Amino acid sequence: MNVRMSDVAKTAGVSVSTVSHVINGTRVVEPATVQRVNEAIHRTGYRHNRLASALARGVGTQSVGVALSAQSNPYLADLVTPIEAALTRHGSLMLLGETHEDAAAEYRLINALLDRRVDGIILAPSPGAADQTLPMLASSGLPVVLLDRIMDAEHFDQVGSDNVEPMAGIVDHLAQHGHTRIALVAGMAGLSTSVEREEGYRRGMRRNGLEVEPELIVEGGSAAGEAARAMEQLWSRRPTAVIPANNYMTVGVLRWLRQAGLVVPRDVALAGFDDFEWSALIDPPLTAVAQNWTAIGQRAIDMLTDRMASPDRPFRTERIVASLMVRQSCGCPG
Amino acid sequence: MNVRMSDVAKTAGVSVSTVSHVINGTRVVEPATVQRVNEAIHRTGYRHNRLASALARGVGTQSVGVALSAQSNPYLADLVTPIEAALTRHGSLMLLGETHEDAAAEYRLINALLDRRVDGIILAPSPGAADQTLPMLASSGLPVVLLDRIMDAEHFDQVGSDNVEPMAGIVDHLAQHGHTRIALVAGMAGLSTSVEREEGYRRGMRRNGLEVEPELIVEGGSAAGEAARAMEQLWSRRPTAVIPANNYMTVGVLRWLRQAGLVVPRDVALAGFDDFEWSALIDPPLTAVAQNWTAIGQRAIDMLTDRMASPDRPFRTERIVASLMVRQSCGCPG
DNA sequence: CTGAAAGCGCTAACAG
DNA sequence: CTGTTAGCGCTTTCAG
Repeated sequence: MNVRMSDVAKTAGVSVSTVSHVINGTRVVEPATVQRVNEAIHRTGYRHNRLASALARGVGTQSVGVALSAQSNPYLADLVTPIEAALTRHGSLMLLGETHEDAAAEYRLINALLDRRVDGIILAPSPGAADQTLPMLASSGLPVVLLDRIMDAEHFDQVGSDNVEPMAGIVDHLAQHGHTRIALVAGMAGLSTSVEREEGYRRGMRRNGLEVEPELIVEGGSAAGEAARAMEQLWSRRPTAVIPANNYMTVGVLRWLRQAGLVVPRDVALAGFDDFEWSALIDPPLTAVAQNWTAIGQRAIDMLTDRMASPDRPFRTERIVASLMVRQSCGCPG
Repeated sequence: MNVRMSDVAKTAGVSVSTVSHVINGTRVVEPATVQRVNEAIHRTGYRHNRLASALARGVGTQSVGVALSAQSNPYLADLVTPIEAALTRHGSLMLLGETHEDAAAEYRLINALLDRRVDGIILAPSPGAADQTLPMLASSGLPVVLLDRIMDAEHFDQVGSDNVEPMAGIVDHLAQHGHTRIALVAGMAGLSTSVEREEGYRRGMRRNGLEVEPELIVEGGSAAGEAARAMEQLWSRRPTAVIPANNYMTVGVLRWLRQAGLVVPRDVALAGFDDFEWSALIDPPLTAVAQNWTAIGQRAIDMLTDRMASPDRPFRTERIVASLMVRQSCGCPG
C-alpha cells in the first residue's frame, strides 16, 4: 500500500519528473523509458493520487456536487443519469448529497461540497435556500446551476419545468369534461413549484370562467400521507374533480379514495402532476403532466459546463416543456 | 477567491500554525486569539481546503464511493438515503457513479474512485466484475461492501436480498391456486440475482410436485422491452401463471398482456419480484416480493464502517429477508 | 499558549 | 529527451 511516485521513479531508474510526465502524457518521453516506467508502476502497484495532483496543479478536483432531496425525488435516476454520463465524459465524478428539504442541512452540505473543492454545483434548492445557501454560493464564485425549483435569483443559471401552463392545461381538460368544482391538493408551501402550480390552477379556472373557491385548495405537503388527509377534507366540500400537484400526493389521494369506496373517474375525476412508467397500468390509467427529467438533468449539466467555459455570460433561466398525458382517470374513455 | 491560511494568519497577526489549530480545534488557544483568527477568517472570506488538509494529514478524503447502475435500479433513492444519512453523520460525502452494468465502465469508475482516495467503496457488481474489478479492489486493501448481487467472493463483505426462498414462495402461492404451468421471465444472464431467482423457481416447482419445463423459462433481459417479447414467446406455450423476475420486466409483461387483450388474473395469473409504492394501485393490485432496500443500504454502510474500524474481522455475507405481498394479480380475491 | 519549519504526494518551470 | 527543485495549502512535530 501507499506507493509514492518517488518509489516508481526509483525502481524505474528515472526522476519523479519523468514518471509524472509519462503518467500525464504531458511531455515526450523516449518509448523505452515509458516502458520502464510503466513496468515500475505495475511492479510497485502504484496508484496515482489525483488529490495531490490537483493540489499541485492548482486546479479543481474533477468533480461536481449534486445537492437535492432524494427522498422527495422519485425521478432521481432519470435526473442523475444524464448528469453522470456527461461528467464521465469529462473524467469527472459526482458528489451526491441530500438536502432533506431543510435549509440548515442544505447549508452544511453545500459547505462540505465547497470545502472539497468541487468544480461546480447543481442544486435543487430547499425552501429557505435564499437565506444563507444562495448568498454563500453566489459569493463563492463557483459555477452553479439551480434545478427544478426556479427561484427569484438573478445571479444563477436555472432550469426546471414549466409549471403554470401545464397545470392550467389540466384545468382546461377537466373543464372540457364539464367539471366546475375542481379541487387542488397543493404542494408543500414555500416551494416555487408549489406556488407556480397553484398559479396555473388559478389561471386555468379563470380562463374557463370558473370561480376559484379557496375551500377547494388544500395543502397536501407534497407527501402521500398529508395528501390523503387533504383529500378527506376536500371530499366534504364535494368536488367533482381533483388535481394532486405531484406524484406522491397522487398516491395518497388515490389511496384515500379507494379506501373510502370511491371510484375514479365515476365518483371523482383525477388528473395531476407527474407521470411515470406505471401510470398507464394504474386503475384507472392516470392522466398526468409528464415532466422531462432527463432533459432537465441534461440541460443542468450543459449549463454548468457552459458557465465553466465562460464565467461571464449572462445568467439564464430555462423552462423545459411538460406535457399532459391523457388517459382515463380524467374521465376520457379507454 | 482563493484565500490561503497564511493570509488569515497575516491579517490576524498570528502564525499559520495557530490558525490551523483554531480551525481544527486541535490544541488550546487563548480565547482572544481564537477571536482574532475567526474574525480574520470572516474578513478574508477564507475557506478551509479539506483536500490539502487530507493530504498533509495523510488520511482519506472523508468520502465513500457508491458504484451501481442507477439506470437499472428503481430503488436508488431507498438505497442511497440510509447510506447518505450515515455518511453525513460521520461528516463524509458520497461519490456516486454509474457502472452501466458494464465491466469496462465499472472498472474505469472504480479506478477513478480509488485515485480520488475514497475511504471505502460500496459496489453493486456488474456481470463481469469478477474478472478485473474485484481483484483490483481486493488488492487495494480498501474497505469494500458488495451490494445486491452476492458473488462467489470470499474476501468481501456482501449484503443483498435472499432470492431463492422468496421466489420459491411465489411458486408455492401460485401452486396453491392450482397452477401447474407456471412461466418464468428470467433476469439478465450473468447476474447472481437472476441465477438465484431461477433457482428459487426450480425449487418451488419441484417441491410442489411440478415439472420444470425449459420452454416455460425465457430470459427477459431485466428490462421492460425484452420482457414483453419474452412474454409473447411464452404465451404460445400456454402458461396459466407467469413470474417476472423483477420490476421492469413486470411492466413489460403487463403491457404486452394488456395490448394482447388478456386480463390478469383471469387469463393468466401474475406474481413477481419487486414491490413498490404503487403496486396496490395497479390494475389488478400486484402480488409481489418486496425487497427491503432501506435495510440493504443501511447494512451496507454499517458493514463498511465496521470494516473500517476493524480491518481484520472475517468477511460476512448477509441476506436481508424479502417478503411476499399478496394482493390480487395472483388470483386472490380483492 | 505560540511559532518555525519540515513534510504530505505531486507538478512544472528551469536548466541541461 | 531528462533531472532539479520550488512550490500547491495544509498539519504537526519540536522548541520555545
